[in-house]
Parts: sequence; C-alpha cells; structure tokens
Amino acid sequence: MTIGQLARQGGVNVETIRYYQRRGLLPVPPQSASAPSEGRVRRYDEAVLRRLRFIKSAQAAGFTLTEIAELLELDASSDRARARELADARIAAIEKTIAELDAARRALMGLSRQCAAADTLHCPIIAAFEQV
Amino acid sequence: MTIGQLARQGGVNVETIRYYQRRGLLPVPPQSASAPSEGRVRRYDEAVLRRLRFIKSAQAAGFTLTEIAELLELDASSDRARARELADARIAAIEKTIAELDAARRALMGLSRQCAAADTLHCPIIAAFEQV
DNA sequence: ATAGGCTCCGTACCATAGTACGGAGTCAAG
DNA sequence: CTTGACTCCGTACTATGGTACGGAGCCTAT
Repeated sequence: MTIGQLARQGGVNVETIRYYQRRGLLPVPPQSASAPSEGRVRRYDEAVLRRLRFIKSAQAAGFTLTEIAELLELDASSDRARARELADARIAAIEKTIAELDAARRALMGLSRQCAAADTLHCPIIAAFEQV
Repeated sequence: MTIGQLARQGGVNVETIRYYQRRGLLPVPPQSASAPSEGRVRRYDEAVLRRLRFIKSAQAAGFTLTEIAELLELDASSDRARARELADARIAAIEKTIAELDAARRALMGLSRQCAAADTLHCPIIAAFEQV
C-alpha cells in the first residue's frame, strides 16, 4: 500500500501521515525492496493501517498525540502497570467529560424546547446554562 | 469588581478575560466613573460574571468561541429559529461524542481488566481499540 | 517514451485558545 | 507618602494538531 492508499483507508490525508511519522507515531518503512525494479516508494502494510486506526480511536477517547505515542510504546512492552494507570486515568476523565456533556445536553434541550414554544419572546440562552 | 476579582470568581486568569474582551465575548466597561475620585480602573458587575460563566459552560458543551459569540448575540436578539438551530446541532454533536466516548471507555475498561490479570504477558493496547 | 499522477522531503504556514512580558499608571494601607 | 499589589495595554510567544507548497524524482498506462 502506498502512502496515499493508506491515507484513504485511514480516513486522513497524506500530510497527516507524514506528520505522525515525524512525531514517531507511525513507522517510516524503508524505500529499498528486494526486487531491483521496486523503487524509491515506501510501502505500508495492514499493521500500519491498524496502528493508524488505533491513533484515531485513541484520539477520539481524548488522548493527546503525546500520550498516544506512549501507549504505542507500551503496547510493545510489558509494562502492564503503566498501561493500566493510563487507561484508568483516561476512564475517569472520560466519565467526567460524559457527565459534563450530558449536563450541557440537558441545558440545550431545555433551550431548544423554549425556542420551539411560540409564546416566548426570545430564548434565554445564557440563563439556560445557569448551574450547568 | 476589578478584573482580578472577576477572574478569580470565574476560575480563569486575567489574561483570558482580556482575550475574551478582544474577541468581543465580554464587554469592556468604561474607566470613567461618576465620582471624581474613582479612577482609571474598570469595574465589572455580576452580569459580566454570569456571562463569563456561560462562556465556560458553553465551551464545555463543545461550542467554539466563535459560536459562543454568536450565541451571546442571539441571547440579546429574538432569533429563536437560529438559536434553536444551533442548540439542536450541538445536541446531535454531543450525543455523537458521548457515544464515542462511551465506546472508548468500554475499550479502556477491557484493557484495564486485562492489565490487572496476572496471567497476561502484556496488555494488548492497540487490540483493545479494534472496532472502537 | 511521454503525460499525468503519485511520492518524497523540507520548510512554512494555519487556526484555536490562550499565556507571558514589560512599562506605565493607580490604589489602599501603614 | 511610599511601598507593594494590582490594573492597563500592546505586542509577542506558546502548544496542539495539523495543512499547504514546491521542486524533485518515480511509476504506469497508452
């Protein structure tokens, strides 16, 4: 797979892959190949694609790229304690975020309902967020 | 209330307030006062504090500062349709984010459990996120 | 064998949301 | 009436996560 194909499969663009390579999140495969005709173009395999998808998932989970770099290193190592530490910390953070988002969601639903009511002059947007 | 007191009450720092003022999110009160002894220091009232807290809440709900600026304008206006539109769009986005975070949370909990088990060699971090 | 796409790589630039700095003026307390 | 904390303001810098650009060179189908 070329870098362009990898990018399409992973749903990112080529520049992003290069950026991840610069950050050490993705490997830079060798250009040389066994066959003499195969040239100066780097080829990527399924493992890299999985790695790329992992990065995207971990990012969605709120990990920063720096933390993801650490996770990727841990994945290869056997430091179970550290891996667990990171996972648990992130679980707690996620639960907090979910609670916040849920509160915001409720505030917004109240706002939307108010705005739908024909008898209000305007929607009290700021007020909708009081005590959120 | 001075800018420093406002900042402390709002849980942000002074520079942030100035930044919000530059972005038009918070008003810049006049320096002049009725009493001649009152000087060149700007004073803020409760309404500004509420506004600041609203900004923080809206930000936690995932609105960008640009969107928040629009919300603040809408709050003063009567454009109920537009306010509702923004609210509904954000509710949908929040629900999607919550679903993603919940999937990530489940993946991480699986990971943590694996890491806790004494019989595993290492925690399969990348694998934990497959199909997340 | 040549046109068009890709790839390679370095460097520069972007948006978002702040944070830091520094000099000058102001304010309240001792 | 001075000292120390705070305010004012402009400008510069930071971190994060990318995007854009441009000149090479490579690769494949016609």
